[in-house]
Amino acid sequence: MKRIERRSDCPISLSLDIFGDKWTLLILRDFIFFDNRHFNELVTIEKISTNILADRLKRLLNNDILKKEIDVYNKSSYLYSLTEKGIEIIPIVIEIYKWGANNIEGNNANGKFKSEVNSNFSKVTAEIVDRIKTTHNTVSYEKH
Amino acid sequence: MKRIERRSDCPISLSLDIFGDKWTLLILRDFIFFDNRHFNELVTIEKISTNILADRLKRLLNNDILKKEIDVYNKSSYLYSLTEKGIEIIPIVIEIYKWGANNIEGNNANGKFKSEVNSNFSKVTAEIVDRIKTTHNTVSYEKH
DNA sequence: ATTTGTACTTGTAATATGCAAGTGCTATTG
DNA sequence: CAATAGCACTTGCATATTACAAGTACAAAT
Repeated sequence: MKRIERRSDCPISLSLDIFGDKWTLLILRDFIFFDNRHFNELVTIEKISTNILADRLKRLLNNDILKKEIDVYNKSSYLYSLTEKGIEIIPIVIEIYKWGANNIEGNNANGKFKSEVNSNFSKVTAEIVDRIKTTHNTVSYEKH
Repeated sequence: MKRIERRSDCPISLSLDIFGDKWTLLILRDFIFFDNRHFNELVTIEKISTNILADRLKRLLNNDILKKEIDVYNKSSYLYSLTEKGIEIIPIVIEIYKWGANNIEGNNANGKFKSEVNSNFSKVTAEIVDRIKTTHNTVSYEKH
C-alpha cells in the first residue's frame, strides 16, 4: 500500500486521497444502508477481495473514520463502527446515491437498493445519522 | 482502458464506476471552482498526467457528463463544458469539500482553496450552479 | 518555412488490483 | 480433548492501471 499521501492542500484532493477509489465509499455504504459491520459481511454484493477490504479498513481506521472493537455478542469477531468523522461522510454517500439514482439508467434505485432519499433528502439523512449515532457510539449492539 | 463496467445495480456502485477514482472528481472541481475548461488548464495543481487526463475526459464525455466543442475564441482549442448531468454532480463535490475542510488537518480551506461553502451550503451551491448553467450551456463564453 | 500552442498518444517502469489459497486464532462439537 | 468450523485476515502471483517522459499531429502565428 504505497500511496501518494498529499497531492495538494485542496480539501477535495485530501478527501479523495482517503476515499477516492472504487471501493472505500461502497464499504461505507454497507455501514450506512445495510448496517454491515463485520469483516465477512462487508465482502458482499460487489464481491470485494479480502485483501483489498483489509487494506481499505486499515486506511479508514488510520484516518479515524472507523473504529474497531471486539464484538461483545461474538467474542471471536470484530465489530467496526463509524466515528463522528465517519458519520459526517454520510451526506456525501447520500448525494452520490441521489446522482446515480437520477442519472444512470438501469440502476436499481427502485429495487433492492430502493431508498426514499430523493423524496426527502434531509429527513432520510437525519434518520440515518441518528440511527448510526445510537448504534455505533456504544459497545452494546442489538443486531444479532 | 479495460474496466469492469458494472459491479452491481446499486446507484452508488454505478456512480463510482464512473467517477470513483483519485482524479475524476478533481477534474470536475477544476470546472466548478476554477472555471478551467481547456485540456492544458485541467492539468494544473495536482499535476495529473496527460494520458490519465485524456482518459478521464473521454470517460466523462462517454457518460454524458461533459461535452466538447471547438472554442469559438481560439479555433485550435477545445472547450469542455458540463452537461446537465454533470452539473448535478456539483452537490457531491461540495459535500466532499465540506468534509475535507471540516475533518482533515492541514487542509487549505482558509487559504488558496477558501470557500464559503460551510457557512451557506445551499446558497453557494445554487450560485455555482447558476453561473455554470449560463456559461456552459451556450457556445458564447466570456473568459478570455 | 519555421516556430508556437494545443491536444493529445505512446512506451515503459512502477504500483495497485483481483483471484485463489493459506494462516492463525477462537469457539464449538463429538 | 482432538477435530471441525467460523472469522479475520495474509500471501503469492497474474493482470490491470497509473506515472513519468517523450513524441506526434495539426492549426495558427511569425
